[in-house]
Amino acid sequence: MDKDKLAALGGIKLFEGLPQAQLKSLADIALFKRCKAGDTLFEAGQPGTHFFAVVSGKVRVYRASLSGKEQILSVFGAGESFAEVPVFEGKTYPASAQALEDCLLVSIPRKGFVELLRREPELALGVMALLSSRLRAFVGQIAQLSLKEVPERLAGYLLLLRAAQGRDEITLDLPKGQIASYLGTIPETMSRAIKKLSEQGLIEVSGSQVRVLDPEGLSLLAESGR
Amino acid sequence: MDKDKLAALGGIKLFEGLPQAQLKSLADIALFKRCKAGDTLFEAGQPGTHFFAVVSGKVRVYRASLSGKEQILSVFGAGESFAEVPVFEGKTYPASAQALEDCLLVSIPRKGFVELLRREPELALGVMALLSSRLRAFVGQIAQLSLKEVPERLAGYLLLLRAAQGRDEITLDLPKGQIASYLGTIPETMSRAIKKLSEQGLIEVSGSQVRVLDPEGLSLLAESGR
DNA sequence: CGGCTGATTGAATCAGATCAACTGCTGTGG
DNA sequence: CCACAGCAGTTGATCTGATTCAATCAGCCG
Repeated sequence: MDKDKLAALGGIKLFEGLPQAQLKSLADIALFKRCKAGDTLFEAGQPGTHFFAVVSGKVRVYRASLSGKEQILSVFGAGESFAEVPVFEGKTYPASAQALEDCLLVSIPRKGFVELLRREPELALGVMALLSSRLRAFVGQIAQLSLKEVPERLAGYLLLLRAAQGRDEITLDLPKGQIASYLGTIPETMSRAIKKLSEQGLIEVSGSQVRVLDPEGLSLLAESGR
Repeated sequence: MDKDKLAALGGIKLFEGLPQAQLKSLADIALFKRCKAGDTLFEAGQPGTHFFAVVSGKVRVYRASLSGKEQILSVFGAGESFAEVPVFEGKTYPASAQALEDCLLVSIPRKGFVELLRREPELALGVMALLSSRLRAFVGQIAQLSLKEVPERLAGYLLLLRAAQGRDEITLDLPKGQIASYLGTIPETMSRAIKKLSEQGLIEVSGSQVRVLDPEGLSLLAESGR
């Protein structure tokens, strides 16, 4: 059982390069958490006592409005960790988290982790780098939301996927409705944006398969700040 | 001169509680930077070699679109530090920064600071807390932008100011046009939003003086997710 | 074969951006 | 001391991208 935890923790990017001894001490305080697609892990405003790492499956972090609209902040897959913020502030979760698929997670309590950080400056630097990259991502997301229209945001998203998957034949990593929520819009508008890009000959879509026909054009569109 | 730097660094929140010796070693590598209102400190995309702390004056951090619209991400005043992100990633500044008033800043080079962090776990924890609180703020900003309309965002902003200033008679900390840019809109729309809140009897505005007449109502509006 | 969920399409509506004009204030120069 | 340039802010008229509401369609699982 502890062997499993050790293996699971070793697969988390944040803990790469951590000496075996420290990994063990993490394994002592970490807990496995299994959940099914659709399960809510925590909600915005709840006191944040643990942070999480994804061993397998996919989790979305989002904020919801009273009227039901949701804005996805990020989606995390195997090897990634999330909900670090309350660890360092000892306050509430700033957003909600829900499993998109059946997941195996490890949860790590705030307190023990902070102690480990005190002893391991390299891990601390890793955490700072992680938080920084997340800040950078949010800056980009804020700029997209306020400076660009939906087709432009979609173009940017597709280019990101293309870069991640390394070819022009992309598989959408999320259902379209979820992508809409990530782009700050709704499925109907997203659908029309796809149509628009298709009509302009920039992409070709069939189901969750997208072929990028004109990367240049896409990126031109994505940059175009209104 | 080094006395000055020491005093300046001592006034930065992030460095509170840092032992005198470490503060000295910071002072050795820190540089004063003076700038006039309107000066650009750095632009999004430039390689980020230093981060900054505000001794006096005010700085805005923002992203601009090609067409000229700007989205303010944050405004920093005396005692606050900014542009930490590239320190831990060694990449570019994710946004631009410009002095809103005449400023005295200290700039601290990436390299020396990282070394100090290795030796000072408490400082490292302080940095992580700072980055976390900034993440929390961005999460809120993203949610506001995508989930709420302009009058609601304005209501939220005013409540924030009210809390910060501790009374119902608020002084706007920025020119209205800048507030518009922070709220992700333009001066015209901002002006109409003010009018709307006034007509609803929630606030009373004259110049940069705002009186909050109905905090309850304001907060009801601010929460209302569309 | 239903029945569900996700996706698409169409029509109507709306919030916010845009464009243009005007106000009022401040500071500068004749 | 007054005139006027210049900028921030306001107001009105119009336009447009996005949401809303409603209906339909496609795929998938029981």
